[in-house]
Amino acid sequence: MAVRLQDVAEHAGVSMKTVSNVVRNYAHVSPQMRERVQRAIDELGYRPNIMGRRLATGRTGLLALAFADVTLPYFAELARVVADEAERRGYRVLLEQTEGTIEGERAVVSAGESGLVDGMIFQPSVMNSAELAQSRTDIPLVVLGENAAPLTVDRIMIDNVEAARIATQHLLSQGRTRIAFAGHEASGPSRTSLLRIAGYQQALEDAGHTADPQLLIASSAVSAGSAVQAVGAAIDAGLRFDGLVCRDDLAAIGALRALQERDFRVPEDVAVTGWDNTPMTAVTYPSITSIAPDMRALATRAVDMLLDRVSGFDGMGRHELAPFSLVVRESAPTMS
Amino acid sequence: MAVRLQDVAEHAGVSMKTVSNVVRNYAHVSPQMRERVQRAIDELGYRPNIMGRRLATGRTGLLALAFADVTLPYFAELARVVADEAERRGYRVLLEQTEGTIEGERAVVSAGESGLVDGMIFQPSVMNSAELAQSRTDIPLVVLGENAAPLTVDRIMIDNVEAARIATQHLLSQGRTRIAFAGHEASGPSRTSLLRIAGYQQALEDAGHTADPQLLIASSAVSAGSAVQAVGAAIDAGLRFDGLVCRDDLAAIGALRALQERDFRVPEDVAVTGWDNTPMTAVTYPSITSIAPDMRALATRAVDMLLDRVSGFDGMGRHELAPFSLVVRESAPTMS
DNA sequence: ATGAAAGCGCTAACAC
DNA sequence: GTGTTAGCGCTTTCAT
Repeated sequence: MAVRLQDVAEHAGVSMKTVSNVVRNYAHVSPQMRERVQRAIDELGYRPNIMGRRLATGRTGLLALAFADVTLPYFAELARVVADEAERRGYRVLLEQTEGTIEGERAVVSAGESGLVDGMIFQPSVMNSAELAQSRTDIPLVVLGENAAPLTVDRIMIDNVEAARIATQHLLSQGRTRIAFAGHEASGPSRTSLLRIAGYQQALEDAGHTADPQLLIASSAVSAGSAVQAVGAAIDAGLRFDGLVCRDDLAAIGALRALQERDFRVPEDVAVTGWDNTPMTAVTYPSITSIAPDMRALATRAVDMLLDRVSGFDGMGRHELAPFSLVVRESAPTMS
Repeated sequence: MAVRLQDVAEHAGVSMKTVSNVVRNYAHVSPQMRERVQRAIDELGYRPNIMGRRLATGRTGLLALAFADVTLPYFAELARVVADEAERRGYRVLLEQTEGTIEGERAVVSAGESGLVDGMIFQPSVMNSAELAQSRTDIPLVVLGENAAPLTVDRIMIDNVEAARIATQHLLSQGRTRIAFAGHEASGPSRTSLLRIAGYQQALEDAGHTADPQLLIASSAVSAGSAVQAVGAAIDAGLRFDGLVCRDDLAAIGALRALQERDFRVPEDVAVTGWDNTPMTAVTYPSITSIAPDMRALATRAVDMLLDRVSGFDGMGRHELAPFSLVVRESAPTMS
């Protein structure tokens, strides 16, 4: 079988403690002893067994990252940067997908086993904060996004209202006067959608317009395909607009297609904004102006806050905002 | 601290063995005993500690999935379906990203620690099979894709030559006569690209054409952005073609933009095919005809082969092919 | 600076 | 069917 610490100890003629010290780079080991042990390690090809270590220390070096679905570009981006930030702190990431269903989310936060991960970063889609607050009390939790967030738990998000206001204002400042919003869920809009709609409405009202409920184009799901349907159907039903704030990039991509199918020009006839600044927005034609959350800052803080708690921090939940910006591209350019 | 097996045992007035039997659903436990123990478990809120179990059994219930980058849609799709298949077999998935660099790949296959995962599914980008064969001999490995694959290791891929032949033939059958290939790496094409180019060439030759090296449009990286550049530059340099086989969907999306920027109509002027059938291909305008690997089959076999070995199977490396199909969409339709 | 031994939480012989 | 006990591989007091 595998080489154990004890094998190395015997091979080197020292105690397990000494080998352990060398493996973990403990300071107080004499150079010659260190070298002697290191040789034994190399000769035997010894690799410390993580699980044995874990059992002894109580730390696994694993973080769980839970969200709806990695195939949604925003979450892929999130996984990428969280894994990266975790890694530079010596942690690995376990992916947990919830499918965006309450069952999936419950499964994830109510683990039937303990000790696997040291903490969890979770972006809920549907679970409310009351339920979240009662779950997974065994390990630290950091919540991402604007859905559920018990006061007892750390959370980080961007200011959705403000970002939506800025996107909408951008369209207004370019002379658009009839601005629609697309991509929120048809049945029971998520908190995310509600906040973005609120910001959209606020920008309109700030500019002296009144928000028209007719201009809210709901989508059957958070996907580009359903946005194609929804926006297409709205246009076919006679709805007209010269600006379109989309709930997310997928909706924007779908809207682009729906508009182009019907010979509307973007941005000439309709200017469009997306949300998340996913890689695809740079290469569509036209490319898409999009709200860009600072993913690196988001992930950095999320991991840091989590590891704070892993190392014993026990204050109240910290609720923080991550920066964002509006990346202006062809679908809603800044015109001079 | 946390409730342990022993706490439950004491609380229920039975031995640890009995509690363990109940927890693991061991058959030979009397109903009343099971109930009594279960009550104790519920009262104390006991959750088995995975690491303790692991150390005792030698199994972690964890699989590593390693590839370049989850933000590439194909890999996101892969992560999704592998995680899903693993889960239904009682395993969780640890994400490992290599950035597509040799350092990243080495880091992944030469783990400085052991015992974390029971096995690993790895899609190499650059590592050769000789090097791969010498790595990670401690745990079972299944290789995905057409890059490195030691004979001693299980591997699964699709028939790239045949798929490329079919995509190209599709364009030929629609009357296209001057067909280019785009998206392979400019400096040292990957084995993947070479196989796809071989299939492309074969289709051309089968149809009595001669493959023209001029029509190979290399890209500086595997990304949509660099495909925009490469295809755009080729056109600007005077290259003309009426069909375009792209190495992957990202290249196809980039090509679409490059063509549309220059007022070429797709598919009228140029018919385009992609590869991977990633979700985006259904919602671009035009939507993209694409080679669709059977991801479910791929993931199912990969996980099954891996778990075979985890449970002791020790035969030669099995090299298998997963099915694929050509999904015809607007960018290269079938015309009557 | 190094060694001896206890234990992290669980499973699996082996006994009863 | 249930209890006893010896590890799994490592870390960590506590001695020396």
